[in-house]
Amino acid sequence: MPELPEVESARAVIEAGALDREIADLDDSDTWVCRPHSPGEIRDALIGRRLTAALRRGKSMWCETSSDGPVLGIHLGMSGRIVVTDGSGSPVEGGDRVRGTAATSPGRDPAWDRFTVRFADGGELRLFDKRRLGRVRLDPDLSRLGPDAAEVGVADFRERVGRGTAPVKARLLDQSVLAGVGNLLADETLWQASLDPRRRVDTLDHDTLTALHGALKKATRAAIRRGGVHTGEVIEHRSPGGHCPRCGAPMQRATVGGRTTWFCSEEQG
DNA sequence: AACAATGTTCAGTC
DNA sequence: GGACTGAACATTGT
Repeated sequence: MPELPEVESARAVIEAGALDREIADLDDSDTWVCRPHSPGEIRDALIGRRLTAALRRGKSMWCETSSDGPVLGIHLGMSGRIVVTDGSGSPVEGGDRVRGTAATSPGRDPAWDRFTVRFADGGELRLFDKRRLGRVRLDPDLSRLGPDAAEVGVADFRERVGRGTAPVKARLLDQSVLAGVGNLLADETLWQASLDPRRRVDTLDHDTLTALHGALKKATRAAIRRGGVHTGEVIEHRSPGGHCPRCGAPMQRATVGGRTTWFCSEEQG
């Protein structure tokens, strides 16, 4: 489920529960998730240190470590979640507003823990990820990320999103343009702005881009506040037979920017 | 069985 | 080189 709002919640969980605890052991044996590191490389670099800060930009997050240690980069991929437990094994719910995490439910399979940091007090920080597209690495390269979608200013937004000829949705999904917008947040934002996802950005005027910026900010903040992108107004109507919750017209499906896209056949035409 | 899935990356084509 | 598209990646769920 991770788009910017979910990653922000995960970051908050780490910040609330995983900082300043001595790292006693670490499981980095999943060579796919931890590529290009070899097994033990991350462990050797972090044992004895502490995480000192949890930061985020777009869907990427990272932790600074004590004693000038390396940065620990974590990306949740398509299905990753962060679980932090205290010394007694109880999950830390520092993320507050986020509800119902499959990662902490009784039925979770430990085989889906792809990366685990064990603290000296017995608690853990785990990356739980069924689909295994999440990623952990030391000193990640974040240089190609655009500004965070929740922070970008309107002038910067217009300049970046309005450049080029791609469909507007593809532009919103490009992490080097803006960092943090995923498939659902893009659909929600474009629906809120009543914009056709297929519309080329070079046909958008100044005011339309300004309005789109406002819709993105609003949709992103609402998703963080309400606990995830799936709480967007149009999201539950993204299915065959779905109707626009505003005007009742049928929702239409297309592929834009390589992703399944749903939009109102009337208002976003 | 076939296909889609909330993400990123890389090869290939203008 | 830049911009853009589509397939591949690993795995699960429908």
